[in-house]
Amino acid sequence: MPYDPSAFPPFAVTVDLVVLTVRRHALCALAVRRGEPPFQGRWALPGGFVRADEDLTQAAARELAEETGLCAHDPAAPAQDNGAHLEQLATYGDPERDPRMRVVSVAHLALAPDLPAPRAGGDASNARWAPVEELLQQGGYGRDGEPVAPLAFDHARILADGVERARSKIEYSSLATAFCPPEFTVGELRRVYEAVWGVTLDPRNFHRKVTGTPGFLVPTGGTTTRQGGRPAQLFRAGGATLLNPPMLRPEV
Amino acid sequence: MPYDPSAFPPFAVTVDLVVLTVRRHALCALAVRRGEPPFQGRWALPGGFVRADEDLTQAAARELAEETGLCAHDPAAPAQDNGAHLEQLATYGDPERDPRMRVVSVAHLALAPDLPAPRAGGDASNARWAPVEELLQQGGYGRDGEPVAPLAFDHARILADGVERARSKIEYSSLATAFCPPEFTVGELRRVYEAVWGVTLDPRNFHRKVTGTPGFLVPTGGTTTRQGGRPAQLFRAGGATLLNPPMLRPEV
DNA sequence: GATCATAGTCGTCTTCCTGACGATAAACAC
DNA sequence: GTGTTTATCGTCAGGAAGACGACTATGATC
Repeated sequence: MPYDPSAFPPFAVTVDLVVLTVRRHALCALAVRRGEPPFQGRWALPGGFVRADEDLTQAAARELAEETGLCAHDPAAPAQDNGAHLEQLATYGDPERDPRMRVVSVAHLALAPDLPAPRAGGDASNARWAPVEELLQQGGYGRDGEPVAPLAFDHARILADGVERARSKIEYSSLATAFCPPEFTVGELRRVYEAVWGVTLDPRNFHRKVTGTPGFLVPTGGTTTRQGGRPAQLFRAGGATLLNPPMLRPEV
Repeated sequence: MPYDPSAFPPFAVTVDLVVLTVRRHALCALAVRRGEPPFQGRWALPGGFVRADEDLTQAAARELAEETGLCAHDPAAPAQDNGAHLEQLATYGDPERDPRMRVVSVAHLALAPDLPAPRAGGDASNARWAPVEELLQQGGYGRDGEPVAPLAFDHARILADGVERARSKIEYSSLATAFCPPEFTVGELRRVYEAVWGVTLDPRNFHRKVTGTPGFLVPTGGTTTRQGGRPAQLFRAGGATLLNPPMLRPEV
């Protein structure tokens, strides 16, 4: 059925990705360097146009695969197929957010274990994992003393929203396991919570809590000493997605 | 700066509204009857195209005002200016969701007190408050025995997502007060929770809980007997937006 | 090999929160 | 007055969480 195109203004629709991981005890996000104006040379979130025949989730999964090689993990399929968790975050459509044209961006949030090395179209120097504090401090100075330029477009806001979503969602869901390899220890899971929340947690209470929550963790029978110290039991993520009662983020 | 329009496919962008209220002890949503194809004559969520110079939130607020006369309540401004709560819900962009063309819809969730009578461009017969169960039961029969046609487009899915968002968000935020008039009693607030969750709550424990949560309720000093029985204290919504500890939705 | 540092795991104790009630208070209808 | 309705205060038992003590099993170091 034909439709009058003058009845509505045309938009470009993109997906932007907040890809989070935990590296060296810090919450990190994937950033890519822009190769063309606007904001040429600045760091930005990975993303791209939604194609004409593509669903939004498909577009996000495609971009995620292109940037990281990760296979998106359909939330409906609980099998842990080495894929990352992917969910829609929010949509950003300020008329001024892209100086070239009217762009509406549907941001997605992806959570991945530490493993993958970044790659942006094969060029490693144009993609990196950066601690989120570093990416979010506007006009400050990085660890090496160099001035840090803020992220391109409104990506600082998008990243902040994604980080806040991850921080709150690991409270009442088993999503923290998405940051862990398929088999992990209670201590490794605790360090994920500590890195994402930026706190320290009591190992004994944490152990009691997560092992006492039905469906959260399933022991595999194996043990490991990869963290040093006494061998620790290995677990796999249980089927439960909603934690009841939830994990409690310390006050302060 | 010119940009090659062939580099990206054009989209139409709309906002759809899930407007919820509590009427006669039931959670109700605003539905409008479609006056033109596709889905002519079927009920749908209110919504419309985003204009060229409009932010997404502005567009949602404009549609809300057009359909209900409600003034959107900016979440950043906590003043209770007789406005409804409005927040972005999610974005729906399946290529097949609108048979006419490629439409991406940014759904918003609005919560309002019971007061307003629906109006859709001045025609009351084309807008109504309907219990969400009635709108969501696909192919069933309404209270009057008439067959119920499902909502147009993917609006049943959007409505279901909005209802679920509201149900979970009143757990850990003070959002339930958005369903109440500016001054309300503990019993009225309890009936909101009961209607949204579809449960019955113990009046004594509920009273202890909400009056004991700092920042949730502020007594105005007045009382009312509009619910019958012993006069009840009137409260206004306190400044707190996050409830800690949260309200607990009964299991079952 | 003894010692030490590191991490993991099991218990205890106190405090707080919640669910399940009983009991009382203040209005209105008859 | 009696009954009904709604509001509000109190009590008690069970469970969850924070603060910690104690013990265990590795690898690293002397």
